[in-house]
Amino acid sequence: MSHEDYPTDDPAVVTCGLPYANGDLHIGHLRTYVGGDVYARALEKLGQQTAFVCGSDMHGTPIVVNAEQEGVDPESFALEWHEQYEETFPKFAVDFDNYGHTHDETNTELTLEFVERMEAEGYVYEKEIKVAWDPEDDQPLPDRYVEGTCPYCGSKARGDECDEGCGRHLEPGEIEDPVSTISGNPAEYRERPHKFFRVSDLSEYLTEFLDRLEGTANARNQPRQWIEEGLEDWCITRDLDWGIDYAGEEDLVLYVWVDAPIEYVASTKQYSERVGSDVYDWEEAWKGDGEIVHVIGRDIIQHHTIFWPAMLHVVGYDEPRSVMASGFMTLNGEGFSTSRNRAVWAQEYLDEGFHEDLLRYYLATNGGFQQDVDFSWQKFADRVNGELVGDLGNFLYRSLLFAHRNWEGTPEADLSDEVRAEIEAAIDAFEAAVNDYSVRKLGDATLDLARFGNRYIQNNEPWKLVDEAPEAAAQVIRDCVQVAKAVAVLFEPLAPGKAESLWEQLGEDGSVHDAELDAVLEAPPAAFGTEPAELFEGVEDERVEELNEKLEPRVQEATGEDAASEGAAETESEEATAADSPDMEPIADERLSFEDFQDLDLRVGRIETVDPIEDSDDLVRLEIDIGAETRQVVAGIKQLHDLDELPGEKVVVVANLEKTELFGVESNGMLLAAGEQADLLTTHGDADPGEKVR
RNA sequence: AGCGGGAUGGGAUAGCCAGGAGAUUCCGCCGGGCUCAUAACCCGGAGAUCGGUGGUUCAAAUCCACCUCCCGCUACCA
Repeated sequence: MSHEDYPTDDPAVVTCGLPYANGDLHIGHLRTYVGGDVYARALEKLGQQTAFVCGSDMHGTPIVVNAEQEGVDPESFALEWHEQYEETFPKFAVDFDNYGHTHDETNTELTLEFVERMEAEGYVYEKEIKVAWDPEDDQPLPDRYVEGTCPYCGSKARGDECDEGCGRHLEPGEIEDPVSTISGNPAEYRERPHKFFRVSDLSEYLTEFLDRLEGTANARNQPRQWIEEGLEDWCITRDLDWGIDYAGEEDLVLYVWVDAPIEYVASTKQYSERVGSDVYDWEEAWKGDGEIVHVIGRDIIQHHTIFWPAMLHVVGYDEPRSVMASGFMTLNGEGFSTSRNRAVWAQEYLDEGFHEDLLRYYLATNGGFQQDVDFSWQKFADRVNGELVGDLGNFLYRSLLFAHRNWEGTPEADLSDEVRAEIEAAIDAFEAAVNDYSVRKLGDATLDLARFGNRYIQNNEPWKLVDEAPEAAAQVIRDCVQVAKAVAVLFEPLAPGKAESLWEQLGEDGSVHDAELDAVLEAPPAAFGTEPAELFEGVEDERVEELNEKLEPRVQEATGEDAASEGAAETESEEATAADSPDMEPIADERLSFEDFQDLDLRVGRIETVDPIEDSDDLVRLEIDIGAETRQVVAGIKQLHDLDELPGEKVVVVANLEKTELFGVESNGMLLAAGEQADLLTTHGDADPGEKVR
């Protein structure tokens, strides 16, 4: 790896995070793949030798569980999704040089080599750990399907990750009070021997690595905190049948996050073997001085900036030069949800008949790569109509049509200096974008050039010149054709299909995919290939309405469902999900006897004084007059109310609650309040302090 | 409280890492032009205390400190 500007003399590898083979792809997923594809194509435009590789992630517990539910074996289950992905990506012009999967021979072999090497270097050791066990089936319970209490923050958590609490990764056996989410039975702990990767030894290396790492800022910053907190050794085996067997250990398979990133290498190797190492040498890329660029979603930053470089380092491979971590996508402002069908599916987009390049453009340029990006059909239409149709398409069409009508192709003239300079500036912007890891700027470079084109043709008015001064008109249009050619090459990474059409219109030989930046300023052919035609079609308002009408019911339904089951894991039953809803708690089924209710001594009180408790964010100490006496009560309302306005306010107090101490302050009673905003319960009329509430 | 991401004309965004011209672009608005072009294009205009307060500097949207608010996960919500 180097830190020289691209292009370098070394082979580059661009990878995309492996799609997990257990569900349909939606356009949110596509953001990463389009981003990677655009970037890889852009590198090639610079003349950088590049392999763009990926593969399906086939292993792991969710696949086992889902396969079981469908009554098929995990392999065929995962393979089915794998094949679907393999077919889907090309439909969006995401054109991997190799697309493998983690269960294939290449990956299996390489993974075993990696682990062997890690063992040989002394970075793997065995340790007995507690594993959750389903006593009924006498089977180990996968971490993902164990629920319990996080040992760090005490909140409810999943076995492999404190998903609702502190977000920490949990090692097997760490979780407290484990319960199987599959059977609902309490799980036992059993001692099992497992393999650990001594990541804790590598914090110094990883810190330095992060200092060197290029790409998006979130990928550099997020893992720092982790290292500072102290890295734990990483359990790299699981009690499972499905996966890559751990050599010499019958019961163990490797944890998916070991073999998954190795697929990047395996896939590169497959590519290399297919085209020949004289064309692309995977060993030079991975063990020599390759430029490794990982394009991922921001949810898997840790794996790519801690575990993966740690593995690479230990086995003596190159470290990644860059990690580009994309933000998520939202749909009309809310998150995508696969399980609730709140999504625009990849296939659905295609079924609507839109060209893949329109979505590619939207995904790649609608905001910074690490920024979350919202999708709506309206925004989609706006950008297509305004930028692709109005600026880019319109410029190309008006220029080429004019050329075609008057000169039947490119008029004879030399490229003017003004336009040459403008095109050169666009090339510079393109190169800068690549070195900035910004696919957005890549799009801007082309659009800016097209906008220049529109200005240029407008200001020079060749339609007026063509009769009076045909030479001058020829000059203008000759320049415009060159700009069109530049657009074809520069826009190819974002819109490969449209760029190719344009290339054909211009009468160029070969494919625009093979054209590099140095072709941009070469003279275009005198004769056009095909008659100029509009490159982009607008999206009508009615069409947007129609699309929204299809989408909205689903979004609404999903949002409604969410309100009733937010925070619930996808696999949980309806019953379980309803129970812990924060938005709309279900009414309790269990009935209270009147006697029990009578036990509650509720009184009207009047707030006398309010003092914030120092060092506490929420707690305040209140003096409340409840008729017979004045009580000191502690309540968590500091941020929710204007404390100065509270004295004099009437409230309802639970008078016979046991005393407790909060933040060192005694609380003798409880203030009743509604909801998250602690809306204080008060009286409608003029009840006096001390009146009993019943 | 913690972590991450944000706060830039009516809306949406860029610029911030590597501090310096009139703060970018798109949509919308107002006025004009053009008629080669897909009611597209071009020109002009209104509209921003660049979240706040301090600091560093000749110079701050940009760097530093503190703070406020918003989003996501979560807390001391008796």
